[in-house]
Amino acid sequence: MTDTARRRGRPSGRTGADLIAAAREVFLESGYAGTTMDAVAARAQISKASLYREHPSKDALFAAVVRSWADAGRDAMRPHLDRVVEGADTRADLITLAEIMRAGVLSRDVLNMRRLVTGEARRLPHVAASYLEESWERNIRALAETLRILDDQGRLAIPDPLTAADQLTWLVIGSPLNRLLLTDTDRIETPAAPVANAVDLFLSGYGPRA
Amino acid sequence: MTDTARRRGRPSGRTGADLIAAAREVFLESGYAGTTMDAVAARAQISKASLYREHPSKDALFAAVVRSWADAGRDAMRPHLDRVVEGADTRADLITLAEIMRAGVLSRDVLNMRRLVTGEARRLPHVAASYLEESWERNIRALAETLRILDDQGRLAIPDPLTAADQLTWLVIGSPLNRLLLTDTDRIETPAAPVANAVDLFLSGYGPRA
DNA sequence: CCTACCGATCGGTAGG
DNA sequence: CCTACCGATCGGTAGG
Repeated sequence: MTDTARRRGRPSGRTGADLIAAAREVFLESGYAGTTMDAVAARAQISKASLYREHPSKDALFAAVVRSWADAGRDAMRPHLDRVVEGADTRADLITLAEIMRAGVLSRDVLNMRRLVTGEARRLPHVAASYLEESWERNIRALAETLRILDDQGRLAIPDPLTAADQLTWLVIGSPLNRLLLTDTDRIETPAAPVANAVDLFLSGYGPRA
Repeated sequence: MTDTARRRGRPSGRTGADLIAAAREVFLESGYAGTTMDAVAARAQISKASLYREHPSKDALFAAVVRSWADAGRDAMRPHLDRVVEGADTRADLITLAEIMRAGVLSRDVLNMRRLVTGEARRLPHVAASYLEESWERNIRALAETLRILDDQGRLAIPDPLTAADQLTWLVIGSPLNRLLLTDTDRIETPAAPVANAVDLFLSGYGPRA
């Protein structure tokens, strides 16, 4: 309840970004079908009519939630990629980076958002497409650019950075992501899957020419 | 409309495995929420009452569909794995195997079934868990066993077959699977993603000690 | 801005 | 009488 909301006769409930955040909470907790517009309105402490005034349909509200989620996650890897470029021990740097990637992708909210978007991908292809681009391809390209720099530095030998970025990513997260997507993620702890094996296989193919 | 159905007062519509097949079609076409029990009954040419007599609820019907799907896909890779064991050119054999894996996992029905199961994983965790085990872990273990044999034959050097099987699998299918799950798969052709890069990275780590 | 309410549709079950 | 099946309709809830 912000001061601006109190100062005039403005809405006492949450609107704008706060409304999106409330809606995101409900979608992540209950899934798409399990989310009712009543529940979102209640969570945001506004009436359903006000909710529909900001977002003309449930699909539109969902699209706004996914859009804001993708915006927030944009360039999330940037500082960690920079640290690898500035690092000295390539293997150790890549393992640290891989652990951060793994922890991010396998977190509960990220898993549930993935389930949400993939589940509606056929009905809302443009929502899924923008999620893929903003939350995924963008980060892969950033990783590829980092690998290209490591190649320039002579720390790695990467003929095709984009392919290599895809390979490192899926070596690290493929198996645990698949397992967790097919598990009730709300009940379990994220297992700390080992990441060194993946990095070592990656380095066996892309390590500097000795 | 079989003869046995006509001979007596037996059901003229589809029951048993045929009913499951009809339900699978509808679920794959329309998704979970988009599937109505009326549509399933209509597809199977039986009444809803008859449908409910065989499957007490929509969730139970869905569970039966997933179970039969997993059963059908069990050991689907077996003949192709055997061919690798009997082959002569390890790299060529693995590329052929990888292409078959990719084509299988990225087919339209398999993708839609994955979306279906992951989408309901929180509501029906036991359904998702059995799908994971029967349709996935089982095939990974079979691949691991094949890699272990290749190690025995001296054609590969695999310290941990299960880890290596996971790595090969995700090198091959990770990126295109992710892309296709976030795409309206009904409208597009499956792109023939190159598989040789993945196999070569795998072999750079696990190739025979020269 | 909200309460009250609608037209439509769903999963599931009754009577015959 | 039974089994197998259907037309009709229920209670409850969704989006709007």
